[in-house]
Amino acid sequence: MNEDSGNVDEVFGFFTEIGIINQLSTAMLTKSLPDGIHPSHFAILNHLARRGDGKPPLRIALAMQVTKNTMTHSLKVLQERGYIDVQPDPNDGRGKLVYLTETGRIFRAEAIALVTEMFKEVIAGDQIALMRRIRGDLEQMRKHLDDNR
Amino acid sequence: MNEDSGNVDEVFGFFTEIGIINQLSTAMLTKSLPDGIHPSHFAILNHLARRGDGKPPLRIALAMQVTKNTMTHSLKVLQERGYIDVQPDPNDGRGKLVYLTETGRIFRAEAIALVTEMFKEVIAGDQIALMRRIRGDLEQMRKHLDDNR
DNA sequence: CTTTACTGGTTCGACATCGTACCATATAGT
DNA sequence: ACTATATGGTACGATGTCGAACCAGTAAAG
Repeated sequence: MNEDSGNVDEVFGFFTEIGIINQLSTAMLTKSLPDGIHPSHFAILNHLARRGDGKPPLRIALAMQVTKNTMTHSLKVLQERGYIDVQPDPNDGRGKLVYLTETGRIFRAEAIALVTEMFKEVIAGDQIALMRRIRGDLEQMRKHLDDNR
Repeated sequence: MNEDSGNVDEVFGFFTEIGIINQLSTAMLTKSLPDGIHPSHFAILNHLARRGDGKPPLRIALAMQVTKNTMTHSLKVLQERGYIDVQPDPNDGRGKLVYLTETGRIFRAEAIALVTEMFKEVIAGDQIALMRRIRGDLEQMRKHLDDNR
């Protein structure tokens, strides 16, 4: 065991821990979301509601850190449910623009209410404090990984 | 915006950050692993090598935080590649026991060498320090979520 | 202009994962 | 002993995601 292998264990353990937290939180979210909607689809609705809609699919894909193939699929699902409306981009014959429908906004609001309820049962003051404590470091790590991929 | 919604944003943002880090690190791992093996399958080999083999699939599934269906599938893949050997449990007619083959051990060692190489290009001293800094908090969060699911 | 390179989206095939249902064996209750 | 319940594993179908190939429209080069 040299220094490198020690670091490898440390790095590995770190990302494993991250992976488990992600898995557990995603599972919680999946259970609390209504109507069998997937967390990643919910994330798209959230993104459009918070950062503004009328965006092309590719930009949403970049923001959500998924490929454009995946975005095509996800948007199709959201469209079938009537939560979004996809229009051709008048300024670019290739492009499309994604808009939230009223149904989508209402659904999102209801979903957030349910998720909030669920969080209150599991996340207490201690956890909030912990999140605040390490939030900055997490962002730094995310940026570093994003810049070096 | 009341206190709750503020917390929800905080909690949401935290888990989003975790999710992105997980996604980026998994993508890095996927690229550096040889022969198209999936990170989750690599994790199984690692688990068997480090925590000892001769375990039933269900226990591995619990350790890996996946369902037993998924484990059945993953083990089949690893078996087809000749990395593991699955035997019936002599003490339980229903059970099976999973063993690492020599091929599997060799493959794991080579994979770790490649992964180490990749990590050295991206993870520097700053990141190691960051990991050490927040590791304890991450474990605490993981335990909390695990206990309350 | 015409040709070439690029870019936004879709299609297709592959795969990991999950939920539900199911089978076979063990264990517990009576 | 017999029945009921629990447990380890598998089979099936559905879904989210990805990579590669592709098409259509735009932009750049000559």
